[in-house]
Amino acid sequence: MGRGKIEIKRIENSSNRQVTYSKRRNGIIKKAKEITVLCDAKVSLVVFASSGKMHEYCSPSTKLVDILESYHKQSGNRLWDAKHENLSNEIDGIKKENDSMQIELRHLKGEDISSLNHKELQVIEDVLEKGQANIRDKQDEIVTMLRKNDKMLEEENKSLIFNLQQRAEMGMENGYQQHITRLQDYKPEQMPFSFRVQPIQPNLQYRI
Amino acid sequence: MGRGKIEIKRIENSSNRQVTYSKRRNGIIKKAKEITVLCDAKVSLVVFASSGKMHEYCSPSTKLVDILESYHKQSGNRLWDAKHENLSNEIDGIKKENDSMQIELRHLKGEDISSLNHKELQVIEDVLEKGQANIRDKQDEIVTMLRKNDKMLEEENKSLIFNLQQRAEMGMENGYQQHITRLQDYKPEQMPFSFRVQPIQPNLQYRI
DNA sequence: ACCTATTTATAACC
DNA sequence: TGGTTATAAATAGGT
Repeated sequence: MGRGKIEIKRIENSSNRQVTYSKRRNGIIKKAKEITVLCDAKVSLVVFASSGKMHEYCSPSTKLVDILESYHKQSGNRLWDAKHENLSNEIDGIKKENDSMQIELRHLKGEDISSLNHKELQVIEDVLEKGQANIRDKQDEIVTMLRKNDKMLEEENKSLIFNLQQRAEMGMENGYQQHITRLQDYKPEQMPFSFRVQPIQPNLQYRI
Repeated sequence: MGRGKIEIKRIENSSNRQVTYSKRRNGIIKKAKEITVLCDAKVSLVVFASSGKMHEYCSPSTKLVDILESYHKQSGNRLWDAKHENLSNEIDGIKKENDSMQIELRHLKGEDISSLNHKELQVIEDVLEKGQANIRDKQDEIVTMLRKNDKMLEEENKSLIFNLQQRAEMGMENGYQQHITRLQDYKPEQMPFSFRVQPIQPNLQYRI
């Protein structure tokens, strides 16, 4: 019904599809309302666009739950039980997974191993060995990083001190009064502002 | 739409109402099918006549339960009773537990550790160390047990041999023909039945 | 159930 | 989205 007849098959043009969807959706909802009033029927209508957006109509003075409840009673399909069963199964599955992980964890921690035989113990030992190796590597990496940072900071320090010494000497030459002989003795907060130097950002991507 | 226009209000004539109901119900279901195909939407439609009779339509390859599930998610309405909510909560809880165990397992195996700091790594290392110690103890225990069993078996062997030698000698004294000089040379299956001795049961509670 | 005059829904266009 | 219009589709009332 419209300017032209259309085949009932998926509308390929996405924007046309969207337009048709919203018009027809309104149409269906209108019809649902009408049948409710004309024939005092109860209607529950839930529509999802392909986008996932949802619209619903439910006959007035009725709750969807009630309609579904009636549906449940009449259809003989045990909606709720089925759903219930699904959830129970899911729980069982996860619990199983959980248990096996728990056992594995215990074994790795050396607990509950009295029933294991030599071969099984060997497997666990290998895993532990490998884990330990990995951890050690990571630790080494961190230490290396720390040493590197340390070195950089030290060198930066040296250059800062040198820089400050020079400024101090220049200050003296220009007749500034000299209150402190060795600039190294300042704590950073006490350092006169004009002497502060923006430090090089050390590589601190690793949290220590 | 028809020979005459009608007001949208309850049709008082009961048989008219019944006729209109069934015509319009079909109409709506047809429209539901069409929108499903044209716009690939998902539709769930449940209609009850005032008589209580029910009809439904649900888009193909979709189960009403799934639609209701989505409805539940989007509407926030509490379609599901307390039981389901409990189950859902339980699932969430177990899943959480699951995830944390999975993480711990990975860490123990030295996986996904790049974001860990020194202290965290240290903790893992300690756990691995302890696990390894436990496993080693167990292995030692097994070896000790094996040695013990070994010893017992050896001694049992000796006593069996001694026993057999004596019997053999007694046999010869009693005029038996002597076919085999050294009884040790028999394999157990070949051993003449009268010479077999029930062995002492060694302590074999440990599977090897 | 079927028929058909009429109303309604809506496809194509802005 | 929202409005218009020519046309397809739905259906009221009759059989």
